[in-house]
Amino acid sequence: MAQPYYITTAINYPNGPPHIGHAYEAIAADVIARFQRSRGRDVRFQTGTDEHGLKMAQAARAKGMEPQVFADKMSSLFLDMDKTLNIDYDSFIRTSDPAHHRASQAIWTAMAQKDDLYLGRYEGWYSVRDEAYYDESELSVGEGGQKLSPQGTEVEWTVEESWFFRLSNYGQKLLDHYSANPDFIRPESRRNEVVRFVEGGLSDLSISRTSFDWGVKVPQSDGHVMYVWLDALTNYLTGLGYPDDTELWKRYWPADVHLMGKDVVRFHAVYWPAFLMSAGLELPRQVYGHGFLLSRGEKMSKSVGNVVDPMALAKRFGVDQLRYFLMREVPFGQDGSYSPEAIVNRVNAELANSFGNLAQRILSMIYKNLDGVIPAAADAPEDRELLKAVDSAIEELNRRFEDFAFSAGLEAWMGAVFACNAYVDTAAPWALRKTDPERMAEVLGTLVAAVRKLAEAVVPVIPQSAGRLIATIDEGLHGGLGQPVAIFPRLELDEKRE
RNA sequence: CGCGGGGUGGAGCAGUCCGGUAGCUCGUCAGGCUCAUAACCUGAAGGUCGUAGGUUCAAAUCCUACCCCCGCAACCA
Repeated sequence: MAQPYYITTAINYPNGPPHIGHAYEAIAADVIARFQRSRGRDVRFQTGTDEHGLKMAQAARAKGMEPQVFADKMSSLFLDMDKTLNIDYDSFIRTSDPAHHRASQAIWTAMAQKDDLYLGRYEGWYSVRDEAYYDESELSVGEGGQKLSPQGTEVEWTVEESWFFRLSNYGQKLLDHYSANPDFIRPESRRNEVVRFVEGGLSDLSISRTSFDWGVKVPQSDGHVMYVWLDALTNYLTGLGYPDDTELWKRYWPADVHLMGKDVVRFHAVYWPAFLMSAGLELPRQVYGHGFLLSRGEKMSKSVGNVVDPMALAKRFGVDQLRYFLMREVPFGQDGSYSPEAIVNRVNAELANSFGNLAQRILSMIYKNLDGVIPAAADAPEDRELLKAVDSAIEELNRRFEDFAFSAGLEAWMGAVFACNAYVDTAAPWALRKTDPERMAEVLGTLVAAVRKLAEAVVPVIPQSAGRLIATIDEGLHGGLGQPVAIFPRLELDEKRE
């Protein structure tokens, strides 16, 4: 039986519609999932929405909606995004689902039985209007000398009853785990940050709230709902049937990798493993914090007005084009920059001009000169050399993808595409057509074989386009190649829009 | 001395761990080809590798100091 592989995205907080960062993570996870499936792994891929917490309650109230109604509506936007972007997940979790409440209460109970929870007091600057606590550093001073929240509402020092988790007991255990498992946190830069943070000492974590009720009820503690992160992280278990000892659970836990933005690495690399240790559960094998996508080098924010709607991008440039751009342009793990120009340049240069055009020029010649019958690959030294170059580029791509180095993998893949185009020019099949038609057929056969390998290798990134190309070639192998259609039309940049 | 990351031809990056003629993609210029999506191929120009010192026969790569940029700094998804 195939080796299991469980990958998750962070679940998305839907207090607003999906932005490009959500799309980026979903696509990366989907590429990994598809890649691992193609390598023969038995993959389970989970994503979802994190629907509790104060901000959701506030956002719902601002719209005059019940939290659950608002959550239903917002969650559906993420489902739509996944559908549009061709995200082939196995499980979509919603934390407002009763099964998830049950799982969260189960892990809570397990932690409580370990004597890691205690009732204490949480205090801080609280705004009644905002129903939120603020850090001292966020406050400003009003005209009358009173302290004000970032929203300009009055805050007062407030003490609230809260459950705490004995995170302070887990510092050394976490550090031991990090050093015994060097790949637990990746990339390296994130790992360093987390290790320093934990070395600096951990204080106990407040894990319940009484100031609002939109969340998972704390077992046997009226008025308390769980801190949203405890509930949110538990989704990784819920999707496998926890706390029941299901087949899914036995097969897929612990997760192979939790994928997330670098901003929430701490929750996944510190709190989550501590919760799991406390509950007596196995830890995930890896947490991976990817970088942020910047809009022309600037952080995206609603106030700057440069938030990008991924659906609009997909519609404008194409789903596979967007997927390819995101995986190719930015080294995974680092921050990267997005702009319409960058997408157009990258897609035109690599998908349209280099790869798409390569397929097009070859298939056209076969259609026109060989009655649409694709010949077999040839075995002359230069043919063997080309196919060898293609094979080794694909091996490189596979190696890199195992390591989430998508950009480097695709770069190697492009190298093979260049080699194919150079081979076309050197072999000059259009000249052979007159002098040596047999050799022309051989050359084209070799090239089609090369292109098919290249297409198969990028299926995880551009599933629709590569799949269509493979289907076309396979038709041709059975003698039915029709007039070929360009697989990646050149994109135009609409000057007026930029 | 809070922590982490980064400063390499016009742009974006690799190379830095294990010192030895500075590499890739895009862009620019010139030539070639005409099968193909004005696409493809070949070649060229362009960098005192943030600054200043030091070690060394030799430093982008090691050491020291400094400057600049970005992120984080705990209960905020």
